[in-house]
Amino acid sequence: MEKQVSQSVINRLPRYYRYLGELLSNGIERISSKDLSEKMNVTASQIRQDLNCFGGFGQQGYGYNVEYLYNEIAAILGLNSHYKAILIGAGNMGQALIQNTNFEKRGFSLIGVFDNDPQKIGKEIKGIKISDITDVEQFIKDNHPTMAIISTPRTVVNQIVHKLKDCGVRAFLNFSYAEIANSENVVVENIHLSDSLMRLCYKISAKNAETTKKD
Amino acid sequence: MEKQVSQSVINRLPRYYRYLGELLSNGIERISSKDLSEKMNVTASQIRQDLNCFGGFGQQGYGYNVEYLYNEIAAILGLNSHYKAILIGAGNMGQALIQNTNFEKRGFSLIGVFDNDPQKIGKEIKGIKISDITDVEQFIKDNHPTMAIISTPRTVVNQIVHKLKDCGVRAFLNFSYAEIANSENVVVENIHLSDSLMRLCYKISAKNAETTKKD
DNA sequence: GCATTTTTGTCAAGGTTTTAACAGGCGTAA
DNA sequence: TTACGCCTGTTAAAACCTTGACAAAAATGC
Repeated sequence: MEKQVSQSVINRLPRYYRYLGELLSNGIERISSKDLSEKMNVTASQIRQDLNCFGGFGQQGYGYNVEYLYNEIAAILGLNSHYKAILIGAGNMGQALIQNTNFEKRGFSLIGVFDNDPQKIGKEIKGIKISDITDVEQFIKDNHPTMAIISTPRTVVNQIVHKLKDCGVRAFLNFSYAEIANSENVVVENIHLSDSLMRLCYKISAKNAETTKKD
Repeated sequence: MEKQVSQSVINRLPRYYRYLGELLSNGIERISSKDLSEKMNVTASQIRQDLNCFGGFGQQGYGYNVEYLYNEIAAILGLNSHYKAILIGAGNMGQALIQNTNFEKRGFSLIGVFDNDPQKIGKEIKGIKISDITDVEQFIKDNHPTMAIISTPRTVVNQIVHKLKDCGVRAFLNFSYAEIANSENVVVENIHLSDSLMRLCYKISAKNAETTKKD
């Protein structure tokens, strides 16, 4: 009998993890839920509740050991895995991801990059040669990547994703304008920059309305 | 007396908006909450509830007029604004944002780009010359941008954000590893690629655990 | 070594979000 | 022009998430 862990909890863990990493590199050994909650802008109760979904990592009167908690969260998130990943579309977005996210420390290793632009094919990203997209099926059959990063124009997304699913790719990180749906046997994380812009726009507009309004 | 609209609702609107845009360019004139909900993977009830936070845009027996609804959501999100934006850090991430998001159709116009790399200063992004970061304060005093896109190494984020706040920048889109907190008078949208990777990693690991488990 | 303080894990209350249900308006077709 | 079915807006119930409160465990200080 497993208690189901809610998505909200999972969404918060990476933030905790990032902050714990900073504490760790600053040589801080322990932290209480109260101190952590202030930095994270949530309640102490929430921190304790979140962590307790996975077990009691703290100690009364002491708090949490930073290094231990850091490692435990890594284990919960599965960051010690090395899922093989391929990048489809060698544009700015994909390169930013590969180069600025501690990609290898987040559970993934890049094993292939594909594009259809002859100008790009043959060049390298992080030591990986960019291959022709037409070779992707054979590559998958030979190397079995778990995850694909989709960063292509939206017009070709569906076709490519369909092909990759058929070859056995089981996870997608999607930067394209098109939406990839979670479906049977496949997990998806969509990153829609466009949506973020719209949300920010709303926040600005809402704030303006608020400060303009007199009552 | 204003009814408070929840963040969850705002988070969903951009997705609806994107999809309505596709319908529109496919020449589809009307859609029911039921059809829309199936495409969006939510319940029809939720669609109706969400839209009703802002007014009754539909009609019994007919559904919603695609073009009308599309424009109404744009108005709600404030996409008809032209908030002036500057980009701090002319790396891959910033360029991807500017070039792949219909930036101008999302309520923003880019008026300046800044970097500290002499190799980049003087070059152009989308017709905007990259300026030296040391000139940013004067630029803000002269041009009053509302929003700044932060895409710099994390070590300099706090210092830059502090400076920009002082000059009157009121909104931040943050791509850096560091977290920028929402605070009095300032709105922030954080995009942490690293967190997305971790969430995806969790989903893969959780799915593996599930299919491995026998009971 | 004892008393006091700190701080967790947990329970239950409170709050918010999502879903279901349905009355009543509107389009459609005969 | 009327009858039927579609589909919204709205209300209420259910599910879910967050917060507050507290007993008990560990650390700290005297």
